Amino acid sequence: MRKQPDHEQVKKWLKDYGLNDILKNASKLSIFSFSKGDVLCEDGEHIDHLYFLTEGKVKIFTTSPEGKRLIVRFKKPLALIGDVEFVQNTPVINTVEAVSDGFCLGISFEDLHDMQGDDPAFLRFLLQTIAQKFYTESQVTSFNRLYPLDVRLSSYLLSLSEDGQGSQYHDEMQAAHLTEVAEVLGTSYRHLNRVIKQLCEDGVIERKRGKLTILDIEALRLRAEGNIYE
Amino acid sequence: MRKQPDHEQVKKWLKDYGLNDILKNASKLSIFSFSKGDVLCEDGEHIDHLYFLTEGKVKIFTTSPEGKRLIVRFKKPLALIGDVEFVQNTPVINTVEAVSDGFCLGISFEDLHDMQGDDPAFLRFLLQTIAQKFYTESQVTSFNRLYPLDVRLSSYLLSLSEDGQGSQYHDEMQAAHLTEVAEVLGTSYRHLNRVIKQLCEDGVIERKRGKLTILDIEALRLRAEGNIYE
DNA sequence: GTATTAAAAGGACATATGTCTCTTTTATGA
DNA sequence: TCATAAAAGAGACATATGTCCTTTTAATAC
Repeated sequence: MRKQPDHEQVKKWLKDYGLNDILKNASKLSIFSFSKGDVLCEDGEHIDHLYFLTEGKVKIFTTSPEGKRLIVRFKKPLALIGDVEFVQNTPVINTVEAVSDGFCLGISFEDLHDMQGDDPAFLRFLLQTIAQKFYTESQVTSFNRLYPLDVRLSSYLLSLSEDGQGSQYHDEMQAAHLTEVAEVLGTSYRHLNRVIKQLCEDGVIERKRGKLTILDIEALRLRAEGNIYE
Repeated sequence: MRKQPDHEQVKKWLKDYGLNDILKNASKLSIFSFSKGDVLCEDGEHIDHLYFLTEGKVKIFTTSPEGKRLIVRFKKPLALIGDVEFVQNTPVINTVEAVSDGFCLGISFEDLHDMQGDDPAFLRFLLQTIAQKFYTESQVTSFNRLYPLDVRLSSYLLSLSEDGQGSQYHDEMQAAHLTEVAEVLGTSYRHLNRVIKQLCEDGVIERKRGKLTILDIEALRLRAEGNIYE
């Protein structure tokens, strides 16, 4: 990420995202820009800034020593990067990579600690954020372990097809290609393909040049066994 | 859980666990007792108390609609039950069941909110707790998805065999029977058995009436591929 | 535009894991 | 101490998923 000169934009972002109640001293904030494909932070490295994603989309994933990737989620504004690391003072847990160009507001852990460490509004905000992450992570974990891929894929497709009202989960799961869908669902591209083919043969969905369309939403609900990504 | 009359014990627990800095008004705390096998709270239900586990051991797990169980972790004092639910105001995520007899200190969300909602020390304590949960959950999730059972079992056995210094993880994973080990590792008892047998045949471990003993810790480390539950 | 790379699609085969069942052993309560 | 249930251990078989490879098609850079 490249540090940008401060400008008016900061105030706008703070206002748009309701951050004025949470961040008392805007002068300590810096703007960082990133381009599609940039790695904002990497598994295991040490960071010393908390970032507020204000524009663009990122994906969060882990990589095993063998190179297998597992996408944990996607994030759009407003999202925090480095919150758990700030609280725990631990190395970065997951790699964060930009899916589009975008911007972050960044503030050093030191400044944050000095200025906001005792601020209940800020601490409650962090609590909400991290509790939400934990909740999501828990749901996904058990769901992934408890059901085979056809159920998970059905559920995944449903979550994207619903209108998104009340479910901030959808944004966090929207993958661009099937290769990414495979990484989101924690399976191989090959196996995803197999299951997609089955759903097509059963007339539940249709596939045309990599795009999936739902043909029979009721049948899809049946397969999802009521387990929809929330 | 059964509510107990207050007594001197409360002060002792508060002191022992360093909770005096965090909980300002001890008079709002109640003692709850539970017996082995009791369900302290159940997936999906609504709770209105935060509990501090002060004595005994509990296991935390999810159950799928089909009845499959996945043990998330075990907990010994001092542990919080209902923290995420307090912050998020959501139904209980995982079922908590007593593995032994024990006690909790409980305080209603309402009292907690009124008295501690603005207290930085308390909020920071909650942050630490939930961030730790999130961190653990993340690690386990990717580990479980990324490696086959022999690697996970090796890693699990190693984590129990090390001396426990610096790793609060061990306590959270200690299962009593192999049936429980299977639920911790997220697999069927049958498959666990198969993998145990393989490790025995390879001379890495030994099994005697349900107890596993490590014979060759280096070989075990090799299989764990350096991925140890921390 | 053309070259190059990435994504899509699927065949063939191997492995990991689950289900069901049965027997034996160990723990536990009346 | 007996009776009953729970846990241990494993065979037979089915299913889920992974790996490797090949062909085709779409996206992207020069």
